[in-house]
Amino acid sequence: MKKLISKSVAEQKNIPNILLNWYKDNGRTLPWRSKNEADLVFRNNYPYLIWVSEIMLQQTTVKAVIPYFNLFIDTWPTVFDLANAKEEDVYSMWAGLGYYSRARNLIKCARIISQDYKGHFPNSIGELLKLPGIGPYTSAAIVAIAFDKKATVVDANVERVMARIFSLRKPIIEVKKQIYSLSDKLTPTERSGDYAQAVMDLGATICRPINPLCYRCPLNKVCLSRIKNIVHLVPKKSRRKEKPIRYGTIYVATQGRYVVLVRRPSIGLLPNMLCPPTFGWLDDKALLGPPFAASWKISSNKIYHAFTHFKLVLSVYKAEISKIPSGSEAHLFDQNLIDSLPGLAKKVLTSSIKF
DNA sequence: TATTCGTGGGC
DNA sequence: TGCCCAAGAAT
Repeated sequence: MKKLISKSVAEQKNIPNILLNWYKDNGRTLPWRSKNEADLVFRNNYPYLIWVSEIMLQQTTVKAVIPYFNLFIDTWPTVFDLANAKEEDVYSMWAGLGYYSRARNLIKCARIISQDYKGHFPNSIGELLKLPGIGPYTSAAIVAIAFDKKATVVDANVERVMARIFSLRKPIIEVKKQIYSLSDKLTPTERSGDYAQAVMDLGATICRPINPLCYRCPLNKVCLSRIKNIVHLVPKKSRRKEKPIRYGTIYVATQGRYVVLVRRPSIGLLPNMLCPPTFGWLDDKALLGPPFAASWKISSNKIYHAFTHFKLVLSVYKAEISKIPSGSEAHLFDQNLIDSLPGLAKKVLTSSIKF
């Protein structure tokens, strides 16, 4: 077995080239990759496009991101446009993508870049890490992809691919440093951005978490997990904690085609997002019951919603009101509004309001 | 270091 | 159907 590993280690030098060649023919066509080197205006704006795409892609699937990215860039083509955007418009645009603090940090960061950096993103990891919403992965991705400088980009795809190539049979959490080191050694000095995207594309399309397509993998002669036939065991999955169930109440007040919504606090769950008033499932201690007096009637249908770390069961109270209470905002309930709501609010309203 | 942050697709 | 997972960061 030692001989087998040694042979593969010797061949590792070819891994970057194998991946770059594979990427040339098999990389995905994505909106933020339609790079036109000859277009100076585009190239100047390229870090902005990469930054927006990378923030959107955090913990989110490429398929979900694409329509958001296209609409976002159409609306705010440069970092200056975003810096001058109305915050509520950005939150509406982000609705449905999840992890809404990303939208808040995106605005913050755009304003810093616009004002302190004259619209130019820094090209070093150290400077990028100072910016809100940009951490170890995203800083490296921007340096490598947007500026074509050497940076070691490690995301969940890279971790899985490395763990499999080198047959690391422990939970990822226990081998993170080792994976970073291996990945750093494999990352080429030239084209490290293409290399990073090659690994991520491989992870997303071939070296998938479940049912990997090893027979199509360009590394299947080198991959130690494949050679040992233990790909399905790598990386080792750690047991997930059971999700607790939380119970709460949500209040849907309508006046004709209008519905009462509140904008949630800027910290906590669904920050800055529009939602019907809720009670009892978070730190909504300011609201100890119905948001205002009305002839509330409980709905026979409960709303079930699974967040990342808990399950939510909501009782829905409905009321038709004759006058919008002071301090409340009424919104025309149309498709435009539905599109600007987080998934939970969308689920509650579309199931409880029928026209 | 461990938790808190969404959502939709796929099996 | 319920559970797993996705180009992680902030606290």
